[in-house]
Amino acid sequence: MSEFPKTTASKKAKLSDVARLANVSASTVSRVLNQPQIVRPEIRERVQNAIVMLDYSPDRMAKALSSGKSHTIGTVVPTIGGSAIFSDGVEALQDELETRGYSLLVSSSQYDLEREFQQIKTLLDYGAAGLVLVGDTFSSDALRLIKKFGIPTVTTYTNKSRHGIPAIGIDNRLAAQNLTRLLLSLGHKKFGIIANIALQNDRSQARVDGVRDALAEAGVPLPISNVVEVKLPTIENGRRGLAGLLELVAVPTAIVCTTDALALGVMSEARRRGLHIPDDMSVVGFDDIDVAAETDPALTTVKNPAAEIGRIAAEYLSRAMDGHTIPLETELPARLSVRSSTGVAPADRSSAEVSPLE
Amino acid sequence: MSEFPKTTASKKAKLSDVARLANVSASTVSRVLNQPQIVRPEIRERVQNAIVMLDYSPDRMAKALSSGKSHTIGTVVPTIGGSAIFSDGVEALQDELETRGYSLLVSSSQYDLEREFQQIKTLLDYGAAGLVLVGDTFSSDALRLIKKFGIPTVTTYTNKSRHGIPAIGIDNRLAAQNLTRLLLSLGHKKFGIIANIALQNDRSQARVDGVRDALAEAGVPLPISNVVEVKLPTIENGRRGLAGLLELVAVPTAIVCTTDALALGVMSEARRRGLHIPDDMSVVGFDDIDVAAETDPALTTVKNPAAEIGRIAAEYLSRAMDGHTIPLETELPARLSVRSSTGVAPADRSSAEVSPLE
DNA sequence: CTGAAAGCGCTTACAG
DNA sequence: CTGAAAGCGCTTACAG
Repeated sequence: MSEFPKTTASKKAKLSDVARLANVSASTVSRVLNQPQIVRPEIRERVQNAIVMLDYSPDRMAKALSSGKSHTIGTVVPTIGGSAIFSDGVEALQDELETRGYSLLVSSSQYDLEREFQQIKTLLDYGAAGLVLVGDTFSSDALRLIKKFGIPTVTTYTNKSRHGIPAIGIDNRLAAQNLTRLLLSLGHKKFGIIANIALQNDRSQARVDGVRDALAEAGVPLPISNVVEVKLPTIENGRRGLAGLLELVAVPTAIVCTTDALALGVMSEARRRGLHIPDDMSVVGFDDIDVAAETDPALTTVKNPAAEIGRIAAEYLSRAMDGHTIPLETELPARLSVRSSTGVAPADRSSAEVSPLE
Repeated sequence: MSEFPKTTASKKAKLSDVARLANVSASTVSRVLNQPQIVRPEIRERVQNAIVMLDYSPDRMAKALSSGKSHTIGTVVPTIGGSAIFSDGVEALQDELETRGYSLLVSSSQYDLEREFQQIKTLLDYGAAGLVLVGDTFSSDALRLIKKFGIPTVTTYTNKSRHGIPAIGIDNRLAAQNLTRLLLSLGHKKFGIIANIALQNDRSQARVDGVRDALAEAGVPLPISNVVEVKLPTIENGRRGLAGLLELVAVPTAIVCTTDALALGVMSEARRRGLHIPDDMSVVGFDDIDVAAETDPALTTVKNPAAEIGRIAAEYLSRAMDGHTIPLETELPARLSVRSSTGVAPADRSSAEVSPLE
């Protein structure tokens, strides 16, 4: 055990110390700090020397309080850890914000809208000058709060703006459609879906809708029993999801997961059960996390450009805070990463070959 | 395009508004907020009603400035994204801090000590009341700053405290020793290491040292050419690392990676080259990220308990800020996760079987 | 138990 | 171009 070092924290120099040392008023020091051009060169230099002498660095809290500009941005993501892409987005967001002189307050809501609301509230109380959220669905309390504070806010991982909040992301529904069309083109007719849509997850919901669109378009039925809903998009839930789908009388030959982590679980569980992917069954994920390309077989998925989303979010916020205009909906391309977890549908037991007519 | 909603941000109620409505002084409102027991029940209730009426919520910045307590903690990690464990640590840290009433400012240094210093400086300027860092190596500027501000600071992912900064983590060196002993017990004699130690990464360095310890103990040589150093612990660098090791005249049969991401790259590249793991070559990683258990073969690695580290860091900081004492070195157990990427060393071409004498 | 006053460390009109 | 004064929204001794 050891008490925390109660070292002689030489008290921080403050603006008034600099003013005294440089023999100028506080106002002048403040000007040298914020608009140096305005002050006479010789005085400016005197102040700058004093700043160096005292190793002075302004208190951002005081500055924020008096100027009304906090230079801190807050973000609430569903989860920071695990095999999700949000951490990549947060990393890019922080990096870009840092470049622009902002700091980032981070919190994760665990996919819980009520918790998200509380966190937004906290961020706002802490004086966040801007907000980066995820998805297009928020609790009404959260929306009320955002409107009330009226600070620049953007939402991410969706291209749909609701409630006037600018959105940056891919078209989840369309991407899922394309992924499904790929599977259809490989002859698949029996689909299974594993989705984390329990807690009003609009991204996953859009993806499921996209799958349905494509299937409807092709006249392929999707029994309700073939859609497994899980709460969290974890590897473990992917395993469970597959276990559920394997109990169906007509086992799917194509499994669409709304997240890569779920797909990893599916592939892992399939292997354990002696099923071969893609010969026995094709699997697709969503997001294209970095390990998706390294599994065996490598996972077919859709690229969700988290880093770019984070970067753009920072850029937009910074622009909005400068009073500029930002796009309401920014749709990023969602490229398909077609790899080896998808293949031609296994021949149906009832018909030896897939008829070219179909 | 759309200008950012310049909605009629109904200006936030402030403490003085509450005071006026409740017909009391600001001091009283402040007391109701911070030590309700102190104020007479009827007045207290009047104030609380006013608070609800106005939907009042105190400005944390102002509160911080006047009280001298910011209730925000800052953390600097090497990286937030990718397949590293830090995001799991940050998630747990944030979660635990939230429970205790603190918010978290996050930044990532990209394994750059100079950048880490700048970020610490920024965090301090923003009034961070505590700091969570990574590793036991810091720039002297950073150390000076930490001492100067004298705020509670802990460091993570290492069990070694240097400079008096409490440390929470596993014994990286010992863990690497154990991992190596496992490999030795399987008959391996030719080792290769892929390490990200370029930028003064003390964790990786300790791991490499641990490997050397175990090898020295067993009298197994480790030619300098068998240690490949990479800058960042990415999957891609794992691939490159293996490529380098395969060019050696005596190709290693056991490859130790200082990080799971590197090991994933090695396994992926090995597969691409038709090498079979673990028959042709054993591979071990470090950290036990969630996908490590799902690869084929599943990766043998060491569990780095990121979530627990994050949680403890929050707990310690909170204790330290309450003036309590915290342990200087907290060593967490590093369990070996022995899976299928490790196996008996392939028979040497020069001797049909491993002699029992060896 | 409550209120008036000063202060936290800055910025910002307002004069000069 | 520079300074004195007021103010940002709270808290905290100090009186009463």
